[in-house]
Amino acid sequence: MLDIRELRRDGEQVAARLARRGLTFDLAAFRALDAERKQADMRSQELQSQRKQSSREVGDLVKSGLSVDDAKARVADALAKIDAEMAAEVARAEALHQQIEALLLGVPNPPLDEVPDGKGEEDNVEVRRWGQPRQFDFTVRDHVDIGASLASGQLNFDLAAKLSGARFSVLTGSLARLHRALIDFMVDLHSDKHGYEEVYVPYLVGPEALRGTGQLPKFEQDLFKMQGERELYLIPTAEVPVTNLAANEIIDPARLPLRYVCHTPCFRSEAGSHGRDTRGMIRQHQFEKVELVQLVRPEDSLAALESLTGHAEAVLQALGLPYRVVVLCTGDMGFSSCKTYDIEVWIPSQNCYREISSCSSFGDFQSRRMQARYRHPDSGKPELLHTLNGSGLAVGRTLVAILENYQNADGSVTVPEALRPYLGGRETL
RNA sequence: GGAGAGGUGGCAGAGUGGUUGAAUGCGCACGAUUCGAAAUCGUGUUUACGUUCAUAGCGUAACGAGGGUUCGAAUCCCUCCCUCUCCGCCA
Repeated sequence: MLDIRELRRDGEQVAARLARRGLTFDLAAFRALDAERKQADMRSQELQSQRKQSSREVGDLVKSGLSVDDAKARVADALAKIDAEMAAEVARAEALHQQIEALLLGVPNPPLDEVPDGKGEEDNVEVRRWGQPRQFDFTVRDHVDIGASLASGQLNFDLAAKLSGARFSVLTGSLARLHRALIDFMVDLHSDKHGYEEVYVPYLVGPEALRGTGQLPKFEQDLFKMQGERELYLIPTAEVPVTNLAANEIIDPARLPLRYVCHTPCFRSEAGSHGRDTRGMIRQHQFEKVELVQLVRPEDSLAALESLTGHAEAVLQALGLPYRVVVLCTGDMGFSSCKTYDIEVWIPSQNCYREISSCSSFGDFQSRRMQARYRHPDSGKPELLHTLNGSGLAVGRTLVAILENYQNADGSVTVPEALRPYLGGRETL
């Protein structure tokens, strides 16, 4: 959420930064609303103050020996005058606060200055590459073909469709095991080598948590919502429950930075992407992800984004998968992010790099929504944290990348060395 | 699922209608004392919003959440959420 004080102080500057995302922020409308709010606030608070005073008077009079009825009679006129105006005025102020909040909740995070301008995917800027895409001396097959014909295990979309319809998958045998191995491998790497604390969280969350990270109120159509008397949603990413661990908390600065690694399934309705990636397990309604989340002091967030991205890259390096890192342009960034690096892994069958991780800094955008704060050592006052997260990595897409990059002419797939301990020493699938 | 008890400040724990944002204790911060420390003494110690140059002052709100009664609610009533104990069931 935008900082309303900054908006008041320097609205032009905020609007200009938002304009880089292709968004027109109606500053005049905001200012008019805020001016009205200010007026309503001051008036309603004044009336409340007067009313409080009258109540005290009754108390004082009763104490000094007057009967309750007589005491009430003394202030009746004053109260009548206040009440004639107060209820409506308080309601007006409340309504204006809600209007302003609703307005602000719908505005995305302004990008950092260093983020490149652009309209969409094509304007993202490559930052670095790692690894050489392998030259194949046979015809490359995609993961769907490989997964359908492997001797030791199967990737089966028909079985999944029977159960749940399109965009689900069933894995059997060595592929199911590889999938599980990837999760363990990633979580171990981040907790043992990169200093993240492993955490297990609910997969169903309430609307408050989703509002905190920015999925609500604007993107409800992307979520799966439960039937039933309680309002619960399946998490679209571990970011939601894990970041919200700090919601409404004032963290002891000695505990910072908080760094969590969390494996969860993720559920996305993929509304609005019906035609995209319909083949294979690139884009599913359900997938596993190992997520990295950091909560840091504001001055540390830029460095934290670099290191977090590096931690995600380390997974690909350990697996020997070629990738590149791009910084997303203003037009391609997520709603809550102020700077995002996408890591894209080489997919041989598509002859291009595809997103396998997205690492973002949110500045204080999420923490303001969820009131995730820490006590500043100098001022002693609670101040907003900065939040970050990144996939480390998307497990299904990692499995796709391994099948395709490590495929052999005979239809088998070589197991990357780093994973062999997790597959009972197995060298090929 | 059945029966009962609760949710108050960093923690413990008072407060069942009146100036109580909240006693007391602990913790914490600063100061005094001390060679230094402990002990002791003193002072201070929730948050949000508004106003403001101001993290000064002032105002408003908040005792799980929301609603109600009342001149006045932490205290009374209703709904919801959560925690604990016992019984049942269960991976």
